Amino acid sequence: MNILVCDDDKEIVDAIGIYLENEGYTIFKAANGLEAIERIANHQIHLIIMDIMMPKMDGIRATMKIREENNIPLIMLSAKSEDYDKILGLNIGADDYMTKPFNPLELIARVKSQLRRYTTLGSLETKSHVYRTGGLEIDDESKIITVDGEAVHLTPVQYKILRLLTANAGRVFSIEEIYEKVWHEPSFNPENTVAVHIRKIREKIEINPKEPKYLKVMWGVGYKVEKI
Amino acid sequence: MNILVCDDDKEIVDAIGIYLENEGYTIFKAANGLEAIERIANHQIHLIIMDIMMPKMDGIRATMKIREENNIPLIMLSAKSEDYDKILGLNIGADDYMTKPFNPLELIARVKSQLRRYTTLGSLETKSHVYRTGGLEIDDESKIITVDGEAVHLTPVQYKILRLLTANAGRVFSIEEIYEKVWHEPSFNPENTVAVHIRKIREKIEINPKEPKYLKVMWGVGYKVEKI
DNA sequence: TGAATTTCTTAAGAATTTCTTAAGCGGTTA
DNA sequence: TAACCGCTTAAGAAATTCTTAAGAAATTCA
Repeated sequence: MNILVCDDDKEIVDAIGIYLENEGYTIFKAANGLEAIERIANHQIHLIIMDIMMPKMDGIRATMKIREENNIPLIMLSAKSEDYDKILGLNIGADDYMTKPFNPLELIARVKSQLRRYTTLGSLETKSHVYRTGGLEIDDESKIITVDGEAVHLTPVQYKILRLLTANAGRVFSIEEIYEKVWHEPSFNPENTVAVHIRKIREKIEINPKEPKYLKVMWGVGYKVEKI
Repeated sequence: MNILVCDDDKEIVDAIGIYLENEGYTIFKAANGLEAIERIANHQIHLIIMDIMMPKMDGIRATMKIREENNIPLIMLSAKSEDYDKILGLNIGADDYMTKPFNPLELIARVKSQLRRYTTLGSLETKSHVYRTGGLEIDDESKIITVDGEAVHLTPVQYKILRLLTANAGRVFSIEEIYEKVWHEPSFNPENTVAVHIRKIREKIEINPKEPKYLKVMWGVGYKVEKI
């Protein structure tokens, strides 16, 4: 089981890491939300323990990003007790919360409790990684996209954009929003980078790109994938 | 039948070894989880008796690694009674548990009971050691790889990479993920070690390495073996 | 120990993807 | 209808990622 520990305080990260390694988990580390998201992209992470107060990208924002992109790991947020109310009542999609400083035994108990959901005889419970709308289907495990059963090859950026829109089919995303969610840069560029990618995606998934069936524009608002 | 006994206490290992050798089993020994994983890689082990408390890599972590990599031996975990609750409740994929110190007769009885699965040939309990996709077949027991019935020789690293990808055919693994799963190092190297091995594997299993049928690249994402 | 094999590093260049630019088109509004 | 703004489209430059070969380093085997 792979656990990502994310905190800007390196000592805390190391300490938690040691406790959990002793329990047999493999530990990955990150110092802020951005790094966390990067780790998730390249590693199979089963659970994240993340502080809410961090530079660059805090744990709350990171959690929302991860959830919005429909990434699957379990997320446990941690906060100093005085910041605890920040996460209470705020439904951001975390699986558990705990206050710092925490008792190592409690931490381990909670981690195990969370991971128990996943484990069925040692193997990972197979969550579905498939998003579908109409004849468009995205398999997030094999990274294969099919339109009416026919496989279509998308580049990584194209894939991420279409995945975002399809996983949230029906919802409109502004160009800036798409940029942020895909590039993980809080900045937004005024160029038409996104538009070009949209074009390319349409070229590949639409029968007639001029009259898109799936990837629609909402004039002056953004793009969406039709919920069918 | 080959049994691996894994405990950091050499006396215990030797004692168990003698009991089991008297029963006609062949004994392999290891002092910690890392050594155990190494033995499994190089020998055909049918059953492992492993302590949970060990230096370097404990039995819980070792069990999870072994299971995560789809290795097949039966695993019996042992623990001092005061550590017993560590393994209870945690469903990590072991086949049996027992507390130390154990009664030799009970140990032997349990070992026989576990191994009975293996000996009843043809029964549904015989675990498959074969991964297949299209004409590519990996027999994990004999470590023989065949392409369209023709045997192919791979080096250990090449074998492990191809086995990982084939056992999870269809799933894409990033280069970092492959590195971690094969080298068992949470580190990640920026060199193209993995890429070179991929090349060599293709050279051996593909008819035309330039247009691989099995081992495909997913640009900017990683590699996978096609599920056929 | 020496030879053979395996693994890792390096680096050049091939292939692919991504971004920028710019021109054209369509919808919207005054 | 004209002018504007936002979307579409194409083409090429820039950046990134992968492939491949060759040799050094490490390991294994006889």
